[in-house]
Amino acid sequence: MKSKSGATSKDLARAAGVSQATVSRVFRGEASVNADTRERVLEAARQIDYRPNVLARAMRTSRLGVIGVVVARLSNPLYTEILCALNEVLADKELKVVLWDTEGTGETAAIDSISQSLVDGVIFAAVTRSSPVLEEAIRSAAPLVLINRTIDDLSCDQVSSDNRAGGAAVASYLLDHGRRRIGFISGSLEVSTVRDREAGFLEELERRGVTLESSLTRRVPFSHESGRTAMQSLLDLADPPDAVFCANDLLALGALDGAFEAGVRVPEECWVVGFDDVEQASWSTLSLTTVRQPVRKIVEDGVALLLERLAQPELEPRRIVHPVDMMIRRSTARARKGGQKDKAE
Amino acid sequence: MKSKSGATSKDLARAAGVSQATVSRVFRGEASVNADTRERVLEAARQIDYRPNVLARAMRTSRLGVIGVVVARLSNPLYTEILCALNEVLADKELKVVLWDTEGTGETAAIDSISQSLVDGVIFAAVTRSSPVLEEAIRSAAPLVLINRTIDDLSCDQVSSDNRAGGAAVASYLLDHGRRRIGFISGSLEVSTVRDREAGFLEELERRGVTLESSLTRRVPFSHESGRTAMQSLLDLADPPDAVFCANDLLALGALDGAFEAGVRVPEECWVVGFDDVEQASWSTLSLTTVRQPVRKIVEDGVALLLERLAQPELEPRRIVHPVDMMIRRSTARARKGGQKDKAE
DNA sequence: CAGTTGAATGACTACGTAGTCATGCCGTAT
DNA sequence: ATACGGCATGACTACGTAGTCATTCAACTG
Repeated sequence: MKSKSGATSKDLARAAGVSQATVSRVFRGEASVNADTRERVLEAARQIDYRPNVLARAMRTSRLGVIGVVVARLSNPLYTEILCALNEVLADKELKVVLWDTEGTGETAAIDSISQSLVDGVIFAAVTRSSPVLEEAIRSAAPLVLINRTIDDLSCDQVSSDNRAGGAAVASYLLDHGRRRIGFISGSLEVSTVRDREAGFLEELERRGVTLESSLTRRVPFSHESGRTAMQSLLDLADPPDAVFCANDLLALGALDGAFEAGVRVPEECWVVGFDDVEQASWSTLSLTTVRQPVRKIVEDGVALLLERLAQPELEPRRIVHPVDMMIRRSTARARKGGQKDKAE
Repeated sequence: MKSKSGATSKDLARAAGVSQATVSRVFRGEASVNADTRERVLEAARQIDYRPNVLARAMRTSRLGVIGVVVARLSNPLYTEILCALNEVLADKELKVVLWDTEGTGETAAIDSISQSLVDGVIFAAVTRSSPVLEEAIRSAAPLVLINRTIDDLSCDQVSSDNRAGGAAVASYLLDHGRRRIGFISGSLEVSTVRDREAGFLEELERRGVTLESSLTRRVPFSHESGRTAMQSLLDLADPPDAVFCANDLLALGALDGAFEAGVRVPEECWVVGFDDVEQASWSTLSLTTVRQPVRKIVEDGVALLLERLAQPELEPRRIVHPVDMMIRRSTARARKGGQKDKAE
């Protein structure tokens, strides 16, 4: 039994006493094949262990059963969670995942694969308007879906959560609890989630007559380290903030470190709020108040949209926005002892 | 300029005034092409924007420029870091990465892709001897490399770190610092890293005349949650341990949570040690003493071995073992205030 | 009963490349 | 001058499938 050999559709045709064309029809699931014939072919296929050659098929159809996924930096746990969910959802559909990290040199690889139609479609989990990968995807007319981040004036399927509402909810929450000197650690305005969260946050502050002092604002790269140093620079001020909102959890967790190292107690001396609700935020040693995104749903919708578009490329582009939830945890609670349960607002 | 069209090697042959065979030679980098001719072909290729069709090439050569990567569960940050490094290293080599998570239904997808030779080679970052994916990889004679975990009686390239020495170092460190009631939170013995770390740890304890009490041992799945509950069950004992060694950082970070929720202070009342040195371990709010693996080097070696094997399939299987380093942090240090720097042993 | 329709199937070709074999040419040794 | 060897190149075919077109045959219509 030489398993390496790999029977071809011709072999199977001979074995089943039909033509190669009929074999092809059976394995494409084409309707116009007699039920008896179909069964005979499938039985013979089992006998000789035939399986269609994916590469040959791909050459004819330009479909390889592979989905490209573009993430920004896996160092952000949010992308790990997205990737995890994506893997689960796509595995059910017989789709493989190739991964690109726009952080490293992944840009080139991604562009390559797209223009070579090595992927049937692309899911962008982290892309900015200026991204060359995106341009290539559009140029080559590959079916694409944006999840997490969005681009307003781009006509394609997009799934995100309501970042603006989330930002507003944080502002509202902080003000409701008497916080007045509010700091803000944010990221690049190239990133749509940053823009939206910031917009919602600022609007709500303004609506309530509070202005964000520019001396209490930091704009830094997305990393634990930059959250840490930004927090320290805020706490070094003569009149430091009594609460800091960070544009995502990675920054916020860094901010917790920054506060800890500066000897400033959270939440007693300063509150910290993040955004995303990555797994670490719920660890009781960290216990970060944050805004939860329904990652799993976003991913499921994204995949669903992509599959629909693969089947019907002419569909109108759709947008889905998911509501968010604030998760109140110890980083903003009144001082208490020991562990405590999460409390959803 | 219809970018979708995609010029073929025939088109290019016509444009450059050579045969299709010569075009093929040029793009395969074959030596026996006149320098002038080569330049003429390349110039023409630039003109008409020709790029070899990867799928057609793959059908002929069964090489798609894709490497499969098998991880266990991305929820363990170690795998995120491995993946990250892998991405960087492979991107330089013009290789794409397809990702399988043996956690979900990824098993099937992986087996499929390997037997269809959709991947040129496979890197297993997390595999147990009984894994069906591994069997398929062996059956189909795909070039494969094991990193992180190893399998003794499997004849293939393997790269790991010296888990046994790491385990021994932890035992030695704990005993040197007067710890006597030592707890142990470990994982499945199916996993080679667990076996090795455990063996080194136990050997060293035994050598120093200390035995590990079975009542202080827990064997649980790899997750933050199970580390947390295992720790709590240890601390609930009438005579709880004064130090706990966890088989990896994910468990150890969970253990920190468990101690925190139980109101037990680390390190004052109980020390905690992990293994892997994932990024979170170095966060000053967590500051976990652990054993550092040289992830980047392991990945680089793994890729190098795989590439060599792709070029020369008949090579003798090689094994590389990297030394490890203990990172002493706050989870085992004498009580001090505020943040502190890492101190490598 | 002749004519028509439609389902089921087979023969054949295209897809774009890699690689084999054959050929031509030039320089060198005899 | 003839023969030989090696390099550079072209013609041609195989890879395994999808899909087009033609054909067969049975059922059905008027």
